[in-house]
Amino acid sequence: MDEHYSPAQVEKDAQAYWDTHQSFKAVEDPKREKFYCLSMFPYPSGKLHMGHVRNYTIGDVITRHQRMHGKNVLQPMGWDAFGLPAENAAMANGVPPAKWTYDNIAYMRKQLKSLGFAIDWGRELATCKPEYYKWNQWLFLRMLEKGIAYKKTGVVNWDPVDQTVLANEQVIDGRGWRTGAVIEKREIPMYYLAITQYAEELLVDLDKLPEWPERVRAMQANWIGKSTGVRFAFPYKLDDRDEKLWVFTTRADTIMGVTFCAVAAEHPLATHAAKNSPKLQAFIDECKRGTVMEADIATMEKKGIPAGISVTHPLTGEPIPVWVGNYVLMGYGEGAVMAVPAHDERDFHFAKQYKLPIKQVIGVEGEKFSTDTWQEWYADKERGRCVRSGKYDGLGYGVAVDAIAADLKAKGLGAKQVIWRLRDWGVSRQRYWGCPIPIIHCDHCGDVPVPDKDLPVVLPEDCVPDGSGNPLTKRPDFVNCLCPKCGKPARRETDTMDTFVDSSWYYARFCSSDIANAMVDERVKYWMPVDQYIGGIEHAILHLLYSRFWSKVMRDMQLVSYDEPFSRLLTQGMVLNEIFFRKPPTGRIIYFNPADVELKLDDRGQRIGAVFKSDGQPVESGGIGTMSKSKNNGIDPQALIEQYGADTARLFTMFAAPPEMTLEWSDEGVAGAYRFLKRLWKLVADHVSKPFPAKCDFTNLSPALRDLRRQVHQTLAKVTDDIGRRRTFNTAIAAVMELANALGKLEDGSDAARAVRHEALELMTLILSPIVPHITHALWLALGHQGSVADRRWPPVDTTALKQDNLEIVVQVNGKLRGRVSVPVQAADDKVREIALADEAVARYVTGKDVKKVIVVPGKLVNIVVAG
RNA sequence: GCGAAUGUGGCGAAAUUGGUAGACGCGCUGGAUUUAGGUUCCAGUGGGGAAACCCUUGGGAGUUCGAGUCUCCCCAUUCGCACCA
Repeated sequence: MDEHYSPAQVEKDAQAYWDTHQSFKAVEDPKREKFYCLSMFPYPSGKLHMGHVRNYTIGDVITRHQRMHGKNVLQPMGWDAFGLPAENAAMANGVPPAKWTYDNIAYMRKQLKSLGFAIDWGRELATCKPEYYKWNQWLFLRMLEKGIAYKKTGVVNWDPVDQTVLANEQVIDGRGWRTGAVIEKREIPMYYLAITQYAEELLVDLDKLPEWPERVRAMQANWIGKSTGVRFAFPYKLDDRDEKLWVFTTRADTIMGVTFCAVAAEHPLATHAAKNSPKLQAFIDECKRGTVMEADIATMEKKGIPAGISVTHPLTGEPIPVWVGNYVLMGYGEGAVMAVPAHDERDFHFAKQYKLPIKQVIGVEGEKFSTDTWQEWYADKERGRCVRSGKYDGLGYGVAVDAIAADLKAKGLGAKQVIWRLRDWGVSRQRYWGCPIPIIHCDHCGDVPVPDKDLPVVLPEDCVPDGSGNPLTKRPDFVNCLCPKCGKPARRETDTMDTFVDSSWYYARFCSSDIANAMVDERVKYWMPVDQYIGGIEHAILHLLYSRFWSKVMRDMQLVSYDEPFSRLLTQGMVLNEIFFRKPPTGRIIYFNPADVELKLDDRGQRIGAVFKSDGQPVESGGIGTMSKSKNNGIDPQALIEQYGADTARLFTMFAAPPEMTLEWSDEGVAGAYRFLKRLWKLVADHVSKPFPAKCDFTNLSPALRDLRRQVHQTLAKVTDDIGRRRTFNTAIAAVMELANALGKLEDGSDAARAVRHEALELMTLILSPIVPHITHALWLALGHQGSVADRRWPPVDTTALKQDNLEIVVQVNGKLRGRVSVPVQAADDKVREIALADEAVARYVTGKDVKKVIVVPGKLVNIVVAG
């Protein structure tokens, strides 16, 4: 065995072995228990980033660990290959998105292979291939037939200069990212998927996912947002016709406190009122130009203007003025709200700003209402009781809502209703690099679905977007077609599907990615659902919710039989790195890559400054942030693999933080991981440089060797639990490092010691193999074995090795640590108490004092409570 | 703004069920060996104190024999908010 660890050679050898033996090819076998381990597939953006390395290493550790437990494991890989960045690259470089995407896939596939992941590459797929997206189109048509897919207008960002629709991401401070033109909102026809039809099931079935992180389930539940309230109307007259202004509220108990109503700029009432008011029209136009993003709406200044119209309060009959407000959205609820300034914080501030009346109708015992400042209790549902509300006085929230809803119902002006925060999923994108929506527009027949036999509608791969609209519209060979119904010339739909469609069912396709005549086949029954899904926390809501929805639609079409696609979910944290910059007096901030920055430390290791290596001049620190191009703080995994090898990259990312937490990059930490692998290599090399020890009777070891052997099996037990149950890879690695330190200190050269060391090294090699598969592949061979460590079974704990005669017990006096005593394992509590009280160090704190109580925690500690 | 999370030495972190705070790693200090240097090995390393001992888990209160862990209030940071993926 070579004395020096050479990762490049070691990794090449291990990968060659796995390749020639097809070690990770997954074959359905009903006799074996399956385990489907899936990491979220990457967008082929160019090269791997650290987030990918982290994601796929976590998946690979779980995959290899499950394999060693005898499971039939499937770990596939594919490409989420449609999307906006390919079009941006096309604009920048003049390369068609297809070529850019395929080149990136080729490069990134090579990178993934160099990291040694136990992937079944035979099932690889890319969502931009017609054989994949054909089934997006096919299922979309089935949804259309069932009324799950439908057409209505939706609002988009319109760049008036480029004459194109922009993604939210391409709108910066209300302006187009390329043109700088002020963005307008524009309403266009779009296709929607009725995810709200599944809202109840998507909410209730969260209970079927106990192995999902609590926080993700909470976020999904909030997103779906079930609320029960009252939908009711304010009647009014319009040109002598009787009309109704409908609103929805969860606080019907405050209805007697309504002092005005507010409607969205797009509301018909606003449109009507603006006919005679240029000022109102101007305000409406301003609102219509504004943002469509919820976060902006929530934080922007609330503005309003009176519509000059009044409606009638449905219970009191009083006239209620109507305002047009920029914070009311047409897309939510009814596009109109009742305003109760006394009991809604937003209404309160709006009323103060525009000097509108504030009328208290809820009171809390002992609290005094004042219109000067908002107080939390004004909106308190639990403690509040109706006041100044006539017949409702004294009623609490639930009772009041029921009584008021009943009265509104009697007048035919409203009823209780459940509403959802969840909105239907708009899937139309006015973009080229996506899956074409299979619809043909005919002047005679309207919107005609493409017949199944004509699927897929193939996207031409040679377009080069230039930023002005969708290039598909300029492709007569794509657009011009014949109507499938009447045969007359017609136009093909040029919108493509949201890329979330592609990622909503790829996990099912991996089970049978080779078939051409169906979306999925019977193999999904064997592999699905995914046993372990791993991906970024940033996908906690949208991707996971859409995938759950899509699964339920496929189930209702009898394509699959599972209710939920992902049994267990691990959401990995982001990879962060420090941000360095200089801010010139004029011009833009310049960011420096941390690899090019040198830190200045004082002699205690405390940071005193940082300089750019090339010029030695200081740079400022902008704190820690997610690795991103814009902040130039990314680390290229490729450079890391070339310098230290894949195992070091894998070891560091698993060791630096638990998987669900953010991970801060550290070059020194990487070097530390490499050091450990070198030490491990040397431990084995030194050991195998002498003849292997003969079989040894472990029941008759010296106390020191017994202790060491106990530590070996304690470590095995801990690592088994940390990887298999807790998924805390960092503590598993720390435990093995501790063991390696103990082993390094063992200088005993006896036969027994060499036998203990041999067992320890074998076990360490086995249990580290999921994390660092290449080096352990080589060490396993060096330790005298054949074949691959990856194919070995996980070792069992020798429980006899764990036995000990005495335990160390901590002794506290009044909760403070005062001593340690050794007690026999089987000692009763009384005996432990006696030994503790007799201890010299403890006696100093107890003698002459009144012992009030002694608490004995078996196997752990004794706490002596004394007076004074 | 709403929703979700996080906060522990100089740094990344550990403490799994309310029971020894700081495992493991990095950095730093001193020493040894080797080298042109990176390397490797040994010892030390939360703060204060001569010591006994005291203090210490973002801040403040509380429950408990005992709180990093539970409860309440406050502060800071990060993620998501529907056309980035």
